[in-house]
Amino acid sequence: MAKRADVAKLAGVAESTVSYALTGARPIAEETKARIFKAMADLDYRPNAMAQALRSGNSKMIAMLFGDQERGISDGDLEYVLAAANEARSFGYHLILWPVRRRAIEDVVIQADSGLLAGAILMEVSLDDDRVKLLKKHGIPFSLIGRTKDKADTIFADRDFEAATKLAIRHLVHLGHKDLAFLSTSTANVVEKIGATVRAEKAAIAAAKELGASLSIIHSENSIQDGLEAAKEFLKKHTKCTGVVSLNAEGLIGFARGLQRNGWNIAADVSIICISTTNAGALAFDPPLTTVTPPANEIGAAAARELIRALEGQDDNEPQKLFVGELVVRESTGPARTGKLKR
Amino acid sequence: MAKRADVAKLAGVAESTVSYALTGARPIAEETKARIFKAMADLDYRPNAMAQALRSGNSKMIAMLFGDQERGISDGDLEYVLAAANEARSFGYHLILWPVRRRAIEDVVIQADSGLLAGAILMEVSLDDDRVKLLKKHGIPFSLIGRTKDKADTIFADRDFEAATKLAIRHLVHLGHKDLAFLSTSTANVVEKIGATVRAEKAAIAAAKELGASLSIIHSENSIQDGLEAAKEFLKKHTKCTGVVSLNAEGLIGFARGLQRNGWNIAADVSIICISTTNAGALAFDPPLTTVTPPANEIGAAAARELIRALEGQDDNEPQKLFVGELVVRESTGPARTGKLKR
DNA sequence: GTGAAAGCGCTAACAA
DNA sequence: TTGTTAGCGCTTTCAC
Repeated sequence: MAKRADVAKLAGVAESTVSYALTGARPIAEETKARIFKAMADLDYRPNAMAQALRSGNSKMIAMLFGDQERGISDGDLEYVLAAANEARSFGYHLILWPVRRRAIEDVVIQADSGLLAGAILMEVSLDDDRVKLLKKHGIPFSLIGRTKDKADTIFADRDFEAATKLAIRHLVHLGHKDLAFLSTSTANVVEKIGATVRAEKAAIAAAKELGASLSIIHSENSIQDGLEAAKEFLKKHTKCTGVVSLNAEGLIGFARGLQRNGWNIAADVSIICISTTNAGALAFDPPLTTVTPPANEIGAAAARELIRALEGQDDNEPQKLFVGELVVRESTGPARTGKLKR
Repeated sequence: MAKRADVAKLAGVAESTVSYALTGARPIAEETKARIFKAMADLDYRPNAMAQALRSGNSKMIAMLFGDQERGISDGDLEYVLAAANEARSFGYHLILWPVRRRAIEDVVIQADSGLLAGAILMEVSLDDDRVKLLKKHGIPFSLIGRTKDKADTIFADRDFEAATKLAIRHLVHLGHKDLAFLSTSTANVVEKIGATVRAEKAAIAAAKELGASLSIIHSENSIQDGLEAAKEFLKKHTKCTGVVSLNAEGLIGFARGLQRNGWNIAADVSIICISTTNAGALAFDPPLTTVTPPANEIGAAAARELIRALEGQDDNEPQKLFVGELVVRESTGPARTGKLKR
C-alpha cells in the first residue's frame, strides 16, 4: 500500500505538501496540487487511518452503548442504531456497536482512555443514570438517546412526550372520547427510572386534564402476558373507558388480544392508540394500529450528529433536541361508542 | 494519560521491558514484572490502541456490513448483529456497524485498505454475490452470515436449511398431515438470489418427498399485504392442504390473518409452522406460532468468531458452520383435521 | 534477563 | 508557496 512518502516522491514535493494538499490547511499552487492528486491516483493511495488517528488524537470512532441484557431488545432498537451509524458515516465517523451491561461501563471508559473511542452514545437512559455520571467524571464526550433528569451540559436527542401524548389524546378527544386509559409500565418500585415512562405518564395526565378527558392509569409490565392481565383489569374496573393510549408496545399486543377474546371490537368498542411502536409493528396488528410513531431515524441521527459536532468543536449545534413523531391514523381508532358494546 | 515511557521510568526499566511484560513474549524476572505492574496501576496506565494498531498493523476492528436500503430491516436482524458484536468484544475486537447499499461496497474496501478494518462480516448474502468477489479480489478477510453457491475458501455461518425444514415437515407429518404447503418468496425473477430462499425451498421439496407428504409451493412476497393475497390463493387452490410451512415471517402474519378472516381455525383446521421468525415474533401471533427458530445468536457469534480466528492465524477453526435451530411447539400446530373444517 | 534505538504513517510547528 | 523535522505511543530487532 502506497504511503504519503511515495506520493510525495512521485509528485516531486515534500511529504508535508501532500498533507496540506489533502487538508487544504495551506494554500498550494494549483499546478502542484494537480501533480499531487495525479500521483495519489496513480498509486491508488489511501491515507492510513490509524496513523492519522494516532497523530491527531481523534479516532473518529464512536461507541453506541447498547444495554441488552436488562430489558431485552425490541423491534425498534435497530432503527435507532442504524440511523446513528448512517449519520456517523456521513461525517466520516464509524459507529462501534457495544453491547454492555449497565455495570460494565468501566470497560468503555478504559477504551476511551486508550484513545480508541472519541465518544459514546447511550440508549435506555434512566432519569438518574450512573453511566452518565461516570462518563462525565472521566470527561468522555457522549450524547444520549433519551435524557436524564438533570440535563445541563448534556447532548441528547429524545422524544417530546408532552407533544406526542397530547397528539394521541387529542385524536381520541376529537373522536368524542371522554374517558381514557393510559397503559404503561409502573415506575413505582424501579430504582433506575427510564425517562420515557415517567415523562409520558406525566404528560398523559396533563394532556387529559387540558383537553377535558378523564384518565385512568393502568400499570403493567411490557410483555404479552402482562398485557393480557392488564386487559382483565380493564374489563373489571375500566369498562367505561372508550379510548386507550399505550406506551407499551409488546404489552399492547396482549392487552388488545385480551379485549378481543372477551368479544370487544377494537375501534368500534374501544379505540386504541400506541405512542411507542414502529410502523411495522402497527401493521402487524389486526386491525392496524393507530400510532404516534417514534421518529427513531431522526432521533438516532441527531444523537450521532450532535455528538460529532461537539467533538469537532462546531458552534452551530443544537445539542438538545426533542422529536414528536407523527400521528398515523389507521384502523384501531374510531368515534367513541355511544350505545352498548358490540359484543 | 500515562504512556509506556512513564511506566518504564517509574518502574526503573526500559520501555521495551514494559512491552514484554505485557505481552509475555520474553521472560521477565518476577520481581521486575511486579514493579512494572505496580507502576502501571499507580499511573492508571492504558495502552494506546491507535499506536498499537499502527505499529502492529492490526486495528482489531471488523465491519458488519448491513444492507438496509434494499429489503428493509427485520426483527431478527438485531440479534445477529448483537451476537457478533458480543463475540467480537470477547476477543478484544470491535464491531463497526456499517450500513451499506450493495453497490457502495467500494467504500468498505477503501477503509480496509486504509488500515481501519481488519475484516468484514456480510449479511444477506446472495448465491452469486458481487460483494464477495470484490472482497476476495482485494484480499480483505471476511466471513458470511449465509453463504454463496461456490463456498470454497469462504468462512461462513449459515442455517442448515435441510435439517430445519425437515424438522418442520416431520413435525407436521407426525401429527398426521399428508398434504402440505410451503410459503416462500419467489426466486424466479430475482437476479441476486438469496441463499436462504433457494435452499429452503429445495430442502422442503426433498423433505416432503422423503417423508411421504405432498407439497404445494406458494410464492408470495414477504409482506403482510402479499400474505393476505397468498391466503386467497390458498383458499382457492390448496384447501386440501392441512399443514403450512413458512419461510416468510412478515408474510405469514397476513397469510394467517387471511385464513382466520375466512373463518379458518389455526391448528384445528390448518397447522402452521414458521422456520424463520424470532421467538418474540412467534409469541405475538394468536395462537402462538410453532417454529423452528433461527439460532441467530449462534450464527452471528460464529461468523465473528471464525473471522477473528482466521485473522489471528489460528488453526483450530471450523470456518464453515451450519446451524439448525430448535423446534418449538406452540399452539399453531395440531393433529391433521379429519372431518370438515370447523368454520 | 534487560536495554537501546529504529520506525509504523502521518501532522504541524518552524523555517525559508 | 514549499520544505525540514520532530514527534504521536508502541513494537521488535539487535545488542549486551
